[in-house]
This record gives sequence, structure tokens and C-alpha cells, in this order.
Amino acid sequence: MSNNEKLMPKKGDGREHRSEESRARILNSATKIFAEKGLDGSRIDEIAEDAGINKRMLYHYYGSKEDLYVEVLRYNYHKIYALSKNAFNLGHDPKENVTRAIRTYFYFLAENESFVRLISWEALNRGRYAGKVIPQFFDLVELEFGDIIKDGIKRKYIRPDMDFRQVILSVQALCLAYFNRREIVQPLWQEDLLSEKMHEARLQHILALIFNGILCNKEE
Amino acid sequence: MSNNEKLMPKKGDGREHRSEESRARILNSATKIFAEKGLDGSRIDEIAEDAGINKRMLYHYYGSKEDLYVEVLRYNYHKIYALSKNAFNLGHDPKENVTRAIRTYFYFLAENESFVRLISWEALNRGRYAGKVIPQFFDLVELEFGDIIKDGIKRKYIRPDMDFRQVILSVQALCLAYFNRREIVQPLWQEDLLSEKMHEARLQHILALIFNGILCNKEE
Amino acid sequence: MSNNEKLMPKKGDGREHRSEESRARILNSATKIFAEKGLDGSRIDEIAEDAGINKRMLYHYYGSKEDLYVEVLRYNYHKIYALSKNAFNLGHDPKENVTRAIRTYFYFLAENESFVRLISWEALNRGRYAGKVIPQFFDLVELEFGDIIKDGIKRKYIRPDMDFRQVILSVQALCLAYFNRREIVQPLWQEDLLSEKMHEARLQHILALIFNGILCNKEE
Amino acid sequence: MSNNEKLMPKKGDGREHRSEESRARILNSATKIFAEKGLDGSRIDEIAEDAGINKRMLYHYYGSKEDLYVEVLRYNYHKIYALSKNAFNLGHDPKENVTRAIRTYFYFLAENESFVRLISWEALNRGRYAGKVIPQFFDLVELEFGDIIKDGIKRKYIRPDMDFRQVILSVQALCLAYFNRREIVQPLWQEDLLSEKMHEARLQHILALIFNGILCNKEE
DNA sequence: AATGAATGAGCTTTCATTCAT
DNA sequence: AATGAATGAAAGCTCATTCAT
Repeated sequence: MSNNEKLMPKKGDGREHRSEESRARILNSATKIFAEKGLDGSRIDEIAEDAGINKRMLYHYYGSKEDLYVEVLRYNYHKIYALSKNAFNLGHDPKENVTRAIRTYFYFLAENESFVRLISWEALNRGRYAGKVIPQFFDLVELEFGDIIKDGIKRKYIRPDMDFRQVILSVQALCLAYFNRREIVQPLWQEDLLSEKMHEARLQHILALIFNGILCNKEE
Repeated sequence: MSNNEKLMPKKGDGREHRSEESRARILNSATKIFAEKGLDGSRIDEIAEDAGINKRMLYHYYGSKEDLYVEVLRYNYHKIYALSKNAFNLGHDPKENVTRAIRTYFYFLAENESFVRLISWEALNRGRYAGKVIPQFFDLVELEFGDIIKDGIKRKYIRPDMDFRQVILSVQALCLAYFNRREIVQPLWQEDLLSEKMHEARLQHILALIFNGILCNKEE
Repeated sequence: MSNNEKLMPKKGDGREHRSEESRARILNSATKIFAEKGLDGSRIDEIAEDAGINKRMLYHYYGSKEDLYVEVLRYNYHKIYALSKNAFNLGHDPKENVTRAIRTYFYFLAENESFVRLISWEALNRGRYAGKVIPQFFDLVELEFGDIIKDGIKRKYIRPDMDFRQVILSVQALCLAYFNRREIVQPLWQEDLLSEKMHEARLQHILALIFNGILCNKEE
Repeated sequence: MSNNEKLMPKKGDGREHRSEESRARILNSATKIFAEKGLDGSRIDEIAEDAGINKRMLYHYYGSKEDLYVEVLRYNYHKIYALSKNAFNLGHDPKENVTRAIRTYFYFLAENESFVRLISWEALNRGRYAGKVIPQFFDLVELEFGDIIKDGIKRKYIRPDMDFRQVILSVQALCLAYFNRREIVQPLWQEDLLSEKMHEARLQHILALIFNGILCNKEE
């Protein structure tokens, strides 16, 4: 490969174009399959076939199965990182801040099933691989959302005895569990948990719980 | 061999005893390793070695890797099934009922890390294997705890617009997440999440959240 | 075991009786299963289970799988050996001698499927195991039947240019093939090859062929 | 690599060639070893080593041990199928037809020991595997040879009371037995059964038997 | 005489990875 | 840039055989 080509990665003679496309196809297939089956359950052959490329290219671009997995994590964490950059900025009204943050997070999960599953595999892997991507790896939501909670406490909207870390963990848990345990609870529920209506119902439940708890005789 | 044993050839003559012990050793090792690495990540050889038995016996007693995995699930689900039988009965005071149920469940998880991880792998497996054990498989907590919530609503202690299924899912999520995502959040927190003190702190947070939400100006 | 017991093998205190019975059960089961699946395809466990005895006893009595196989061969060769002792003696009429010998042999095969299959496995094994039982191992028919043919030639009943060894091989082949290739030809034929009627038809065909060939214009 | 080869990327660029060669090497080794030891007695490692290829390729090309076995049967049945297409056509003279067919079949067996053994294993397997290849599986000789016999009967050359199916089975048996039971009868005979002279002697015996039977006073 | 439990060697099969073009 | 063929190590599983009672 000529030096020239290295300097113009985005505007090549068509080779890089195909190259970039191949890389992307691999990453998409790998995301799909790793999300579905986890690192140990996935097969390199299946990913290559799904991507429609030769297995050898996969090694050329990503080095090894594990490295590819780490790339998949990086690629997917970037999505929520981008999200948090845009939607988690602080407004005047603490309640609105919290509501907007939870809604944004919840619908991000609703629309990114692969992300939900990837971070769940990673939790079971005790963060072994994600740790290579993000030294302090959280959803990244943790940081931004933490500021919102702390701001709410400062403005005396949220009770001061609330540990913001516990709140973050709880919000995450309430959102994630719905997608995570969908197949498990589905038989108990009547409705389709993937419907728009049920999504909104879950979000409203989370908000109600967070703001008021489950008891009667509370003023809104 | 004592004469006594000769007189009771059907009970505890040492042979069956050894057999039962081997089965138990396999099951314990399998629980440990499957919980740690999941079905795909675990190796039969490792389980056999950990159990201190010959690999052949594992197949003799449990048939196949997958069958052994299903047995491990059955074995561990029985634990919480037993729990729910004893601790989830209905008392007069709805608040006490809910509190006791949550506390019991939370400390069961605290003391059974294998259980926490096994149901998490199963959630990612979409209940494929647990479904073979428990046709309608939940934590089994769902059923008993559901009665408590419904009773609380009937007695006008819990708000009537609360969907008891959402509440169950939320309580589960709030408890499970603490153990599930321990390694992930650990870097952010200062304390040791495994300490008795932090356990109690998390439980108190869950109870506060469930009963009152996070906002100020609420009477207890 | 006392010397006394050794001296009275047939009239023991009940132990030998059970012992003899166990040996016989093993031999019968082994005959059945080795005949069906051959040496390599048979499993010691299956034989032990079929015999209803403990696997350990099988080793106690017969030493090894291969030794048991050889015993099965010996046991089954004895059957036809006994047969040839009784039915292959020489009468006055050569034609009657040949007819009786063929009929006896054919119906012996018809009634001893295990024997048919065991000698077929052995043929494929190039006589490796049977050679240990009968140094010169044939059906044993070879010897007796050979005398009959030679006698027929001497009496000018059978053509002198007939090689008696070829005749023996041919008679064997004509009889054996019917049982050996039964499943193979069954789809082509309409009748049930196991019926008494078809057995007799095959025997008559063999006799006709041997005595006259297939051509027209032959006097009987 | 020559320019020529680059211009014809789909034909013989060396890759497919190697692939085809590997497949063929596996098939040849498998034929040899399965014929010698049967399905149960053969070892995949031995086949791979004999073929000089990596065991993995065997699974890549043929899927499983059993599938490979079925391919071996298909491959070898094709040989006699091709034979029957060419040599079994009907001439004017019934005797010549029969003679030619038997001679052709007999020498085909003489030159294809693997075929002889494979169909013998299959007979013992009750046609279990060959049935997957050829729904109605015979030697294929059955069909063509049957026409010859039926034609001979129609022309009043062969006796009308001869069942053509019995005749086919008998001819097969007379030919096969010589190769099948070679090691068994060898000790009884003085000559080398594999010699050209003995082959011809057996063939002549079969023809004599078929046409005239064994008795004296028959005109040729 | 009899048996349940146990074993090591070896079997078929799978997988991530590399070679040669 | 791209690929079909090939591989070695290891996985799950099986089997004849022996131990301990």
C-alpha cells in the first residue's frame, strides 16, 4: 500500500471505498451476532458469511475474534456517547431535566436492542472486554445523568438524602430490565411488550415510580 | 463395614452414598462454573476436574453438557422456590408485607450470586433452557409477590393506577441490578459493594424509592 | 471355591446353578447382539443389560469383549457341527444323499439367522476370530458334504469333471444368499421371503439348478 | 501463474483443482478403509492420514463419518451402474447373452474387491445406508440381467418354470461367494484363488452349473 | 457369586486461525 | 484487496475395562 493511500483514506481510487464498506459490513454482522449469542456462542464463520465477505478479510481488518468483539463494543458505545452529548444538557427545570434524560435513555434502549444485549453480556463478563475500550466504562449515561441528579438535589427538588449513584443505578435498572427480561416476563403479560403503547406505559411507570413511589396520598 | 450397615442394604451402604455425593459434587461445580462463564464459555473438563470426578461419570449421571446445564437451572430455581414458599405469605399490614418480601428477595440474591448470574445468562438466552425446567418460568417471586401487591392495592395502601406487573418487574430490576452490574459500577463508587453496610444501604434506597420516590415534600 | 464344588459342576449348592444360568444368558444375549451388529458395532453395556446381569460378571466369565465374541462363534459353530454329525451320513442313493444334505443345511440356516449373520461377519473379518475356534474353520458342512459329492462322482452319478470344492462352495452360496441378502432383494420380490412357502420354493430352485441347470430339453 | 490461467479464472486455476483432488483422495482412502473394516471398525483419523489430508477437510467436504460412508457407497455403486449400461444389452443368442452377462459381472467383482466387500457390509447392515443412495438398491445388475433371463425364457431357451428372480439371486450368489468367502475356503483348496487360472475355473464352473447342473448324461 | 461406581484412552467433531495464490 | 484451501489444538462424548465392597 502506498503512502499516498494512507493520507487519503476517505477519497481513494475505489479500493478504500470497498475496503471501508467491507469493514462496515463486518462490524454490522458482528454486532448482530455477538449481541445475539455472546462472545463464546458466536462463530467467526457465521459472522463472515453474514457479512458476505471472506473470513480472511475479517482477520485482515480486525486481527482476532476477541479484537473484533472489542471493536463491536467500541462502535456501539459510541452511539450512546453521541446521545449523551446531545440530550443530557442541563435546563432550568430539574423535573424536566430528569424526565427528558430518562425518556431519551429509555427510547434509545428501545431502538437499540443490540446495545442492550451487548452491555448485558459485558455485565456478565464483569466488564472484561469493555474495559479495554473505556477505561472507566459505564453507559456514559452515568456521568451526565449524575449531574442532573446532583443539580436537582442542589435546587432542593430531589431529597438530599438520596445517593445520586443509587439513583443512577436504579434508573438504569428500571429501563434496562424491561428490554432485558422481555422474553422472560412476556408469558405473564397479555400485551405485546414491543408495542409503542407498552413502551410508553413502561416509561410512565418508571417516571411515576421515580417521582412518587407506589403509595397513595401523595400530591404530585 | 459395620454390621449395622449390612443389615440395611438399601440405605446408606456406602455405594449409593458415594453415588449421591458424586452427583452433588458435579452439580455444585457445574453451578459454579456455568454461573461464572455461561453455557458456551464453560468446559466440561473444567467442571469434571473441579468436581474431582471422572468426566465419564458426568455423562453417566447427566447425559450431556446441555442437560447438565438444565439440571443446574432446576437445582437453583428450587432454592428460590423454597424461599417463596416460606417467606412470602400475606400478613395484615401491606407495608410490612412489601417490605418483608423485598428484603427477603434482596438478601437471597446477596447470598446466592450463582443464582443471580444464572438467571442473567438465561435472560440473554431468552429463557431457552430454563423453559425446559419451568414451563412458565419466572423467579417464581413474581407470583407470590404479585399477590402482595394486589392485596396492597385492594386495601388502598398502594395506588390503584399502579400496574402490579410493572411493580414486580421494577422491584426485581432494582434488586438484581445491584448484584448484576456490581463490577461495572464499582469503579464509580468508593465503598465495597459487597459489604454488609452497602447491602443495607441499597435495600433502604430501594424501599425509599418504591414507597416514596425521590422527590422532596413527601410525608411518610 | 472348594474343591468339592469343582468336582460337582452340575450339582452344586445353587451357586453353580445360577452361575451356569448367568453364563448362558450372557451367551444368548451376546449371540443376538453380535449377530445383529457385528463385533465393532456391539456394545458390552448393551449385552450386559440384555442379559440382565452385571457387566462385571461378563468380564468375570469371558475375560474380554473379543474373547466373548470368540465364545459366541464357538457356541454357534457347535450347532451346525452337531447337525452335520447326524444328518450328513452316507446312504445308498447319491441323489438322495445330496438332496437330504442340502435340505438339512438350508433349513438349518432358515432356523438360525444368528448363525447366518455370524459367519457373514466372519467372512468379512477374513476369519480372524473363527480361526481361533476352529483351526480349519468352515461351516463344517464342507467336510461331510464333500464326502457326499465325492461318493456321487465315484458312483458315476455326478460328472467327473466337477470339482467337489467348487460344488460345495456353490451349494453354500445358493443357500446362504437367500438369507443373507433377504432385505436387499425383498423390495424386488412380491412375496414374504420368510414364509414357509417361499423357503420351500427357494430350496426347490436350488435343487433344480444343482441337478439340471436352467436350460430346457433336459431329462430328469 | 501463467497469464493464460488468469484469463480463465473459473477453470483449473489450481485452487479448485486442489479441492477436487482432495475430495478424490478422501473418497479413495475411505473406500479402501471402509471396505476393509466396515463403518464401525473404521477410524476417521486413519482415513484422513491415509488420504494425506487434515481431518478437518474431511468434515468440510463430507459432513460426517456416516455421510462419507454413504458417499463411498454412491461412488462405488456408480461403477457397476456404468458397467451394466454398457455390457448388458440384449443380443440374438440367449446363451451368449447369459454367458456374457455372467462373465462381465464375475470379472467386475474380481477387479473390484472393495465393491464386493462394501455390498457385503451393506447386506449385513440390512441396506440401511445404501438405501439412502439408491431407493431401490440392488447391484443394478438385477434389472438388466433380469431382462436377459426373461428373454431367454420367451425364446424357449430357458425352462419356463424357472423364476427369473431366483435365477438372478443364484447367479449373484455363485459369483459373489467366490470373492466373499475367499479367505474362508482358501485353507481347503490348494491353489491361489486370486490367480487368473482359478478365476477362469470358477467362472467355467458357474456357467456349467447354470447351464447343465452337476449331473451326468446331459447333452451340451 | 455379584455389583455399583469409577476410569483413561480414544473417538467424532468443532473452531479460530493461517497459508498460498 | 481478496479468497479457497488447509490446519492444529481442543472440544464434547463414548467405550472397554477395573476397582472396591
